[in-house]
Amino acid sequence: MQPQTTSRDGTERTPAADVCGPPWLEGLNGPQAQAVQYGDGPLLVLAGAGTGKTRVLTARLACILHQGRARPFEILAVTFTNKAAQEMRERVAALLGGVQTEGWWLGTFHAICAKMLRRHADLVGLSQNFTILDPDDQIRLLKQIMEAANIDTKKWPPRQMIAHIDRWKDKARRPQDLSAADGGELAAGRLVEIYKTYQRRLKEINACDFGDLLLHMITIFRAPENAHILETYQNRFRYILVDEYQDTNVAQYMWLRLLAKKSGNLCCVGDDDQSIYGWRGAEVGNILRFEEDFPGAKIVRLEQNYRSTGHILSAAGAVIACNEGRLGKTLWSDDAPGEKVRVFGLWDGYAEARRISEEIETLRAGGAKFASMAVLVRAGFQMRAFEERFVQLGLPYRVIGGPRFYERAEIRDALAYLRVLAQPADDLAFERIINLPKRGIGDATVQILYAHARAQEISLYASAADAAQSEDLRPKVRGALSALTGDFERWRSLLGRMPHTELAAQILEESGYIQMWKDDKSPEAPGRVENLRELVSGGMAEFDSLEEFLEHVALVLETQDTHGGDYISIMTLHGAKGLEFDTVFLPGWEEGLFPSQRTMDENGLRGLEEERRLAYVGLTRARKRAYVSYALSRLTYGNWVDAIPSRFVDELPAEHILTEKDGGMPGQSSVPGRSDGRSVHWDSSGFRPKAATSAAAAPAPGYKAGAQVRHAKFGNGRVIHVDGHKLDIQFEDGQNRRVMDSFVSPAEG
DNA sequence: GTGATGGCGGTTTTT
DNA sequence: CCGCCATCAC
Repeated sequence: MQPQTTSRDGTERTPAADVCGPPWLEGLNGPQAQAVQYGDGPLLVLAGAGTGKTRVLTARLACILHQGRARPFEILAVTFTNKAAQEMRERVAALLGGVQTEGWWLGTFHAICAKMLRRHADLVGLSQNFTILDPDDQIRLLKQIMEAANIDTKKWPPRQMIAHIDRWKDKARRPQDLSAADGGELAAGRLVEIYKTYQRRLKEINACDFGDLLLHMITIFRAPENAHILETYQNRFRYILVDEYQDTNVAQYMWLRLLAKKSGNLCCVGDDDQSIYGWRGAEVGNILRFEEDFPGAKIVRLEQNYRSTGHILSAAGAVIACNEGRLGKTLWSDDAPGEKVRVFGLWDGYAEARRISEEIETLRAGGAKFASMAVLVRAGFQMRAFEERFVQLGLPYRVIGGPRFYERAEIRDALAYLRVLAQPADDLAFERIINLPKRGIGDATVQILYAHARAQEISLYASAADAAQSEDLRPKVRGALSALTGDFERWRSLLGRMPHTELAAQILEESGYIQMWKDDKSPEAPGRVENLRELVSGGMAEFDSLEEFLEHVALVLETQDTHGGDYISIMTLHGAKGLEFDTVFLPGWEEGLFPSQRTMDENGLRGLEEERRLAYVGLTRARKRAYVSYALSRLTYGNWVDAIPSRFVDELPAEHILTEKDGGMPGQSSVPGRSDGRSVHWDSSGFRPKAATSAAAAPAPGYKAGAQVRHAKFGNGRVIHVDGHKLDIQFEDGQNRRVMDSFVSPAEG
């Protein structure tokens, strides 16, 4: 690495301020510089929203390297998201003049544990090529186990049962660490037993789930006979840096503690006020207890906010101040007070979407970019109203965190083929594709194969290979199994002898899988074929081997590049953490929706406080403008439900907000009665007759399924379904969208 | 072994 | 109200 002596703008640095070298201290405030330069020993950086936390973390990493206190591979830097890891990589590389960061121990908890576990898999009964199961596989596996154990999966949904098991894993509790009573009534009082079987099955299929990545490493580190392994890592990692420490669960905490025990050089950055993943096992207690856990720990508070204007910051600060049990930070800013937070109540959810759309159009007319605006909702179902409205108005938007590429059925199917190829014991993958495309191997046959597999203690794949040789099955089925296993043997023999992308293409072709979609007449089929092509030519091509690719897919599900293009972002509050926008819209601040009733029911005050932190996260995403809104009536599961404004609205101090005057509510003083318990769906858009008429005035052209149409924004497409004036259209970009018929015109096919 | 209808449930989900 | 899965009829 090349120590730089001039900053990016070329100004010379004075040697006095130059303990680390200029680029790292450049522009840091006092506490930031203190955290960056702090020497050895435990360090907790309490970094409020927008106080430059990532900056400090990367600068500290660069500083340690530059001062020669550690070499790159002697530093462990952990994040929660791949995105954060990537960002850290890029920023450190930039600070150090473009060093290569490949091979550094910089990544997510899970990625780093996976890397470690591949080396020591045998110690927990796995082979080095183990599969990492995604949540969907987890549920399917658990369901199989529950069914085999005769537990009613209607009464005890596997999805919920796996959530309980995951929570145990988050706490580093293995089946042997639990007693039967710990499962309570769950799964007919047999959840611990089910958990035990689940873990056994995972080993049999040479797989682990996300929780296991950490749990297995803790198990390995803790076993006395592996002391030398733990020691190797303890010696190696002279410095440990952790991002978003408030989100660590118990298992992650233990893992860090084990690794940091020798050096004591653990630097954690986090914000207790932004802990919003408690429901997923995150323990705010970890950050609250840091000083006790690591005696002599230095605490640095970052309280100067560089993101939001004064009113926004004060409003957010007032809301979060309502929480108890905080470490306590008071954010301040040099910035101007700026605009007050705007608060408005609307008649219903549609009026809210209309109102926000208007505001967006106004801002846009004033020169603001769509990409500088975001709508942050509590729950996914709130998104639809905005999407519909944006489509009507032709406002470009992007839903962040929607169904992901690797979660699509066709991609998962294709991956299942590749998984069986790489790891024949992967029963889940093999079961997924054994009759895909249809080969006449139905459920009954699969059950027979499973029975044989259990009896012989072999994999489902091996069982199928056996059955192909035996006389037990009908010739037709036997032939199908023989062909399939034969194909796999042939493909496996090609593994490593040709580029993995070519082999994948060949498998999709020869298995008949891609043909299945080509023959499929459904409107989404062409898009699926396209996705499969994209998988092979785009996704896989970036990796050197099939194994590397599969590892990436398992650990890095994100695909959307959220950058580029001028789009309004629609996302959940959870998804917005770590992001910032000039303008943030926060709709749906109603009791029961936000704070969520269920959270409050299940977790009481603790739940409420987490919801409040979510409100804080939402507000602090805004640089210049924040809009909070609520509706008095909301269409929920098909009927209108009255709502009252969220208590969080009341917690916004009057001096920092501007309450809407015209309100968008007709007859502010006289709220129409609703004797039948249902509210009349008023068209409350009186303040904007343009919006109200644009859809209604257009004559209904009466499109039929199959019609070729043109949309001003999305281009040409084909109608796949008609529902009154609503059309489901598949556009040429492969996306399906629901639009109003008045927004398309006929096009020639 | 494969295609159609009903019932149920329906927050957030970094990996 | 919408989508998923489970069960039923071929």
